[in-house]
Amino acid sequence: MNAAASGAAAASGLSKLILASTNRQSLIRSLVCPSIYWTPLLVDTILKQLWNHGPKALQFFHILLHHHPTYAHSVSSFDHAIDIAARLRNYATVFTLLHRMRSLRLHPTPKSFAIITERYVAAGKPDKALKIFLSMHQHGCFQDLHSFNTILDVLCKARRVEKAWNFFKVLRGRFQADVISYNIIANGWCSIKRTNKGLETFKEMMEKGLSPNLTTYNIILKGYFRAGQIDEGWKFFLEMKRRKIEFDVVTYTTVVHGLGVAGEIKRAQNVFNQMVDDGVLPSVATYNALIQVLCKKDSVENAVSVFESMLKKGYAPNSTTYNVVIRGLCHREQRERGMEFMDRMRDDGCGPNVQTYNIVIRYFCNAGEIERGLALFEKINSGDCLPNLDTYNVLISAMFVRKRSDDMLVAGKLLVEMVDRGFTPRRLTFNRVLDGLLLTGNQSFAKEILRLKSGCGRFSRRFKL
DNA sequence: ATAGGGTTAG
Repeated sequence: MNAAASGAAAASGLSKLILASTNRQSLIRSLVCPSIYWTPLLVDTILKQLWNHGPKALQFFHILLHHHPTYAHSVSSFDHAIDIAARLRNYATVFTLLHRMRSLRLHPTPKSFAIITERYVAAGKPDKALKIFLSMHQHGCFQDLHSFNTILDVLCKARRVEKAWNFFKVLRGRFQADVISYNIIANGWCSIKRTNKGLETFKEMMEKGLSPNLTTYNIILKGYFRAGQIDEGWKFFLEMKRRKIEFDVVTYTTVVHGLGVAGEIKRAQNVFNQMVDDGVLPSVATYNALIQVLCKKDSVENAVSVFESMLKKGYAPNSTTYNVVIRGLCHREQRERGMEFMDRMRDDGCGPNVQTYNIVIRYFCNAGEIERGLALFEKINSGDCLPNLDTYNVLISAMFVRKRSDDMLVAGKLLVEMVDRGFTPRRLTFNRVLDGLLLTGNQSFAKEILRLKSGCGRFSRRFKL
């Protein structure tokens, strides 16, 4: 075993220990044991593995922070902990950690602020994010064009493009906005299918004397395809060629995917073949795009044969490749064959990951094979991943297919477990489970769920540490 | 972790 693999194995063992512990004092004793050689890499790996169990991840971080006699956390571990606390909307802990960093003379980085602002935007508080950005310097971190671009991108990725655009207009002079700033805004408009606003941004950037680069063109190209403007996209692609703009693998992948999604499989395949002739090699992402569109608009058999041919050419599929194929198979009622690909994934050393499980669980449950879905759910923990919010939502919904009393109890148990792990179920989910339990005569469990629901309200602080 | 290309189903 190489160093990285043995490191990951050590991390998995420790993650399982942390997950299994029920007693804080004995966990402290285990973790400060002198035979464990703590390194920032080991801590970061464990924090990532515990990502979908936020409270446990933070408990682990705090134990090392407060109880280990010699080990000192790195900046990157602090960033992970801040990310997890912010995702739990435990902002008090976020600021405690920021202050702790400063008192340890570890300066919060622009990345720390990228994380915090991203979480605020995700929680529906974009103005709070902007305020934090504007006060970064008070936390010992300077604002520059870099961090300005980051906050613009955070807003755009969360579809708050209008807000990003307004903020941009006010401050673009002060930060001397560059091509990247304009690309971020143009991509933001395109991502919400407002291609015209993307084009306006593109023109405005040129009026300001900035030259578009290949990324700019790829953004506009993708914008056309994403908005279903296939003809315009194709024309733009030809116009790029006419102007002797050198395509890269992203350009071709965009067109293969765009044409394929529109059902133009033949043309997509032609572009795929053309790129090699043009001296641009497809990447794994290009293959993923082609395989996906073949699954959706052609036949899963053709998709599988492209998958096998990429292996023959020496490409190493990633978990996305496998997930695309597995989804395609499940979609055509070939779930068992999908499971075989899941085994291949395991042998290949790339997963299955939580997304893979979510795909197969969803398809088994939708086909009425609830027990199979539950069995797969139990298997997640045997690997290195933990169920995420989607997993719980899929499974809880599946419990309502048969309306059995036992299923309602399972739904309730899943709901309790997800809250325990730091996820916030939607109100609708709570109400469905409550109704289900009441209708099947599980009054006392329903009462428990009701208490849980009121504890998940907007102003409660469940994870105060 | 300053920008662009592959993963969902509704």
